[in-house]
Amino acid sequence: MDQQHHGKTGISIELAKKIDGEIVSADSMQIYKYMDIGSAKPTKEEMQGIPHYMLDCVEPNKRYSVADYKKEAIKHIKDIIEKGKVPIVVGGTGLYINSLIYGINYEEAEIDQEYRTQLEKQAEEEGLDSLYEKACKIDREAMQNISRNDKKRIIRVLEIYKQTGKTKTELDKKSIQNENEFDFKVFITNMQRDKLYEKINKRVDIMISQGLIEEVKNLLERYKEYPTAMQAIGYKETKLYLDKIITKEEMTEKIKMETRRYAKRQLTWFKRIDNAIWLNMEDSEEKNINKILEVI
RNA sequence: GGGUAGGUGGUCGAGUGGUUAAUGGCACCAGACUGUAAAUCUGGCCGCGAGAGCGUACGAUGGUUCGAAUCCAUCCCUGCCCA
Repeated sequence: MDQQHHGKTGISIELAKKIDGEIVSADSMQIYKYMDIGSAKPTKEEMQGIPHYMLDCVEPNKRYSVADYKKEAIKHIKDIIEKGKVPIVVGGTGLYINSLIYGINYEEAEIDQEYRTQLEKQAEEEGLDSLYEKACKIDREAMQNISRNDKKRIIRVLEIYKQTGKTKTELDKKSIQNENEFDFKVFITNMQRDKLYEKINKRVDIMISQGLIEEVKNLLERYKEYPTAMQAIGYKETKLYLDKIITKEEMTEKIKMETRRYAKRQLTWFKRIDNAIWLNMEDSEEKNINKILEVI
């Protein structure tokens, strides 16, 4: 059958078998329980006995963040190394991958949900401009790279200052002081754009035939709130269908489209990684694995 | 056959004589990205050109006018209603 994740899953498992590896996922949606089909989570059969970490470790009604991810993932990576095995990080969430590659240190700090909600309300009522100006006064440097319209980032600058008394710029500098303690190689999977899009379209049809709608229905019955999980492509669109806001056809097309755009954004992210080795997924799995084995 | 609404750039959809290569939205392309990240945001987007600029565009053809996507005529096509 069709390989998933541009074939990432298949290749990572084959590689793990060859080099005595274990897999640490770097995927912001596969961390959630009960979100299997839509997040294209590898199945038990696919895993073929290779241990996988950072899958199914959060309830969908829980808030989750890179900081949480980084902490947990590093723990697993260290454990794997301790066992004398090779950690293989696999996934498409650029932010999570970055947290590992650049060894970013997130300070212990709970998110002040109340303050965030207050700022969001303020943005709603007064517009973003006043918040933007306020953020500029606090941290002019950070604001150079943040658009007047980027609500989330503007609010984040304000949040950081309120919680820590430090600016985002200061915090960022501090967080990256430590060097990455691991020796690693980065491989990026890619293929010709039209082939990639074709593959995505097919994959979405398969997901739906495998019961995506049922999965989402169950999820919605199970929980009332989804701070981050319902941002997932495939889930939010299916919810719209279940709420009778869009038709099934519209839902299908929207999921395909959003997934294509997401894949594009991932690529933009990965292009920035220095010294990465690009794998052409139109080649055979064997060829790509050999390519990996050559450099590690 | 009669009536009626319409045919605009990849698409949806504004514009109803002159700052209009033509508002927007979407797609598409490119980019950003440190605690929501499968999120959020930015730029480009008729062709050629580095650029000034040049060329070609609003169903088709012809006409009115200094000037038309916009007015007129004929034709072609589509939706709806009546026969």
